Amino acid sequence: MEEENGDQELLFNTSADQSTKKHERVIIHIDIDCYYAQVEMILNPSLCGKPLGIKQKNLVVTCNYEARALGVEKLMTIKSALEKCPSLILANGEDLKNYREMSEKIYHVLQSYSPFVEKLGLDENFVDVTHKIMKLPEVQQVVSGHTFQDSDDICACGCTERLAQGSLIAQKMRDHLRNELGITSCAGIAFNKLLAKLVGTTHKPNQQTTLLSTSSLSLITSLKHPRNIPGIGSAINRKLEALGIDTIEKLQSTEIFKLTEALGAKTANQIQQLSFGIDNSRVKITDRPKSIGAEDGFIPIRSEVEVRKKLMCLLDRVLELVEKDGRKPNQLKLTVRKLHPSSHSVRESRQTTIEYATGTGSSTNQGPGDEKHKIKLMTTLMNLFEKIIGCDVSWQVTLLGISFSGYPSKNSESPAENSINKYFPVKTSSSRPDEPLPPAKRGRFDESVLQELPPDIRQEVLEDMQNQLPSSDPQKPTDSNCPKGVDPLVFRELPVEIREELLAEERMKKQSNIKKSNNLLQYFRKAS
DNA sequence: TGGGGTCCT
DNA sequence: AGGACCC
Repeated sequence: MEEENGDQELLFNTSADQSTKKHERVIIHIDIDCYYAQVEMILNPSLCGKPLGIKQKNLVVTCNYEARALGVEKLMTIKSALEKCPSLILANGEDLKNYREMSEKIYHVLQSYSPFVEKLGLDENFVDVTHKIMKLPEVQQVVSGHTFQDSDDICACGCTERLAQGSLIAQKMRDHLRNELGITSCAGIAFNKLLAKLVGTTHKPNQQTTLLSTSSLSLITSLKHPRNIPGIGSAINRKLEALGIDTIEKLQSTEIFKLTEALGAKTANQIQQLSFGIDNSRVKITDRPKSIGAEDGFIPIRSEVEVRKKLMCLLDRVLELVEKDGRKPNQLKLTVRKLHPSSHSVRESRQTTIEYATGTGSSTNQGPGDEKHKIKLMTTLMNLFEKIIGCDVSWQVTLLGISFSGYPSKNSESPAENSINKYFPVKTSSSRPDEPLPPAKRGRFDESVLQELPPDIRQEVLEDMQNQLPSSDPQKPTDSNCPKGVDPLVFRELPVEIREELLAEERMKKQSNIKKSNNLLQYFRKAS
């Protein structure tokens, strides 16, 4: 083995590496296989082995692998799915209740491995397990499951062994989900969220794949089209195509000012980083939802009587969810999709403040059955509806949605004295001094303390812990070297080459007081 | 072309 | 309030 050498590190510090140096984090992305279909098959095992599609209105939103083998695809219309596969069995998936319930069970299983779990939809989770990684003796680590494009080069930062350990944790998580819940899943293991998610899809049902850091550029360019990068949606894609950017490589090499013109500095910079496989975003602990809603689409309706009926039905559904949540929202939003004369639809929404009465000690009644409360909310909703429809006499509505938000932010209560630190004994020695205390080197506190905390305080603590975890938040404000007038947050995210170019420009400007209007810096200056 | 969500502008 | 993104 050769000696470590700072110059060498510089040479090999490509753009795909994290600018904060090395690949410090270990992120696991867990993706449940054909989620709705699996839940339906667990609820009704007689469906197993047969082609099954989950329908919502006119669409097959997902289907099991038997159906995929027969040509059914996600988001296919019912009609074409049945043409492809006449034997397709359809289950209605418009009510998400069962899917929500299983999703919570999955979340709790994952939480038993790390407090840093972020939900994405009902069937995906990111887990940051960096703090679970141990320094091992000279044991050769083996990756569990697949390795993406296995190669011989080893990153000097030591991430290979940590990712291998991550793959073992991922394997345990998936075994756990399978044994306890009967759920099969895929996992991707990598040093950031983007790459973990992407690599997990390379071996598809019921498997897992680890990305070693030396292959990150190879993985991202294998996507071929920028639209395949999570974070680049249809709107951004349209603008990229207008610039003639239709490959990952073109996105990588397009001058940042060109992207900035089309997308703004923040988005431009972000997606160019994504195109190199760079993603410094942290795993954000999923706390209680910020909004709880329900919506329903239907064939056009034209009378307030019909609207009222639909809204009452929706209100019953959403109130059940709000009651179960337990908090009292203070905002109510109505969403309406109008059929526009010119054939295409438009969504509009109106929001208002409410006093939410049910839930806690309402003496007259409680729960979703409080008729007076419901009537008041219905009145509010119809008022919002009127605001949207206005003086339009020939309206047609094809969707109604209700959403409650404005939940108390748990941040408000009891300041100074009862700092969250009071929950942590200043212990200098662990209760069991010298044990292999399973994973990791946490000097901070014993995780069992967390179990005793009130839920809201516990959440606060975990968030705080996450913010302090160096590996989980590389985005510390470091204004050092940032050129004048440039948002340090933006500057910090720029690829190394660009940052250096900006700094070079600044030096130039300082030396010669000549003002050029056509330089890079102007694109990063804050508007003023 | 669904029924949810989040964050940013 | 709307628009972008995610599933």
